[in-house]
Amino acid sequence: MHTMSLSHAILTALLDEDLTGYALAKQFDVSLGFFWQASHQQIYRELKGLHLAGRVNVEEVPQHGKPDKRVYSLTTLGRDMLESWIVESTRARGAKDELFIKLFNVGSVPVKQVTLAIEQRKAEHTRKLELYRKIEMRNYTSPLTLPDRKKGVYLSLLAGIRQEQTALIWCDDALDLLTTVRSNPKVKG
Amino acid sequence: MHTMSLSHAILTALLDEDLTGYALAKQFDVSLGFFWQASHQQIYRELKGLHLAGRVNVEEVPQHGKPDKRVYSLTTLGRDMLESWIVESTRARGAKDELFIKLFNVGSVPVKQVTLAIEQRKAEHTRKLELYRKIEMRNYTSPLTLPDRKKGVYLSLLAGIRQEQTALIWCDDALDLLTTVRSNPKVKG
DNA sequence: GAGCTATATGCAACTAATTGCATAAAAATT
DNA sequence: AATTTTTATGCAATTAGTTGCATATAGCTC
Repeated sequence: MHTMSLSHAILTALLDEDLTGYALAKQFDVSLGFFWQASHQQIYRELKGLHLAGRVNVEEVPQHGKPDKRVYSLTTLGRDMLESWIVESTRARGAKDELFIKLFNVGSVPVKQVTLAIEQRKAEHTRKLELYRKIEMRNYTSPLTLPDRKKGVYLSLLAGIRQEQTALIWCDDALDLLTTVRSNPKVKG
Repeated sequence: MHTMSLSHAILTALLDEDLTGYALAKQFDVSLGFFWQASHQQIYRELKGLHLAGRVNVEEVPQHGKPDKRVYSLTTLGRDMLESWIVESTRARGAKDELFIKLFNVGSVPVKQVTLAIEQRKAEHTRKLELYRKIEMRNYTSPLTLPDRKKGVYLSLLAGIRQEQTALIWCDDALDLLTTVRSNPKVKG
């Protein structure tokens, strides 16, 4: 049961176009990366492994001075690997979120520090929501008429939007309730 | 900027009661674990480290036959470490979710496999939501009258409930839209 | 012309997390 | 009486992910 979701994420990104490691890293920053992040180091290492395993082809493109570009593309094997992975059950490795650890500390540390963390988080959610909305406006105004190839991407975006909205509402409710907490904790004697 | 959220999660769990590694692992399964998972291996290793760093005390409790119980408790240093960590900004390491990678494959693999994955996910969300609801009913029916020490825990639970609800609705919407996808992908020539 | 940004790749060292195994014995079940 | 579950800890090996650095050049700004 090898997991290695990063490799699958990479193969997925290669479905539509052949890419270099660098371009993949960029790609991760904007679309797939909303749901799966990876550093360029990880990507380069993974690509090397995928190549060794015959899941991707490499085309070395010499450049005038810059280091050679290595353009990766899916092999049939890689495609098959991806498809068979899709069938495997998806273990949702529940979100790990530090904010909740902090929340468990309410009553033992000054509330202010926790409310600050929530406010920060709120700003992040706002920023993300705006970004997602922008993408939606630009490319996904009419979901039903999208080409099949784009419908999944749209649904991911939709999930992102809904998540951010929910999170934003929660932030406000949390800030509300936290106003009822006595700010100075009694320290356990 | 050391991150090591696991150690903070452990310290947090020790705020209320002294625990053994085993008991901590259990704890993680039911409350904090909704938002931060850790295997017993991680916990034992982390505890060792925390002890070495003077963040926790150990009391070795010999038992009649069983391996000695090691009961951990917070030191003042550990408490301080926790408090100062609360102030640090929380980097939300965006959820990594394999399901979305799968969604990006719609149009290239048979949809059925993706809808199956979503249905599985839906079942999980339903199960979790029920669990959270049960906990809410049992302990958190009246948030405003909770002791301060419990309000943060309640808010975490609330976040969990909202997240699951949102996810469930999304699952249905996703399944809806995916019915409009031609089931057999045209393979890229 | 000095410094910054973007392209493009990668090593080395480290921390974090998972997996499989092993020990040990009480309590509960069959 | 034999088996399973629960309590309780831990080593060793592997995989995953991060951080810091290094190389190499073109184009841009100050």
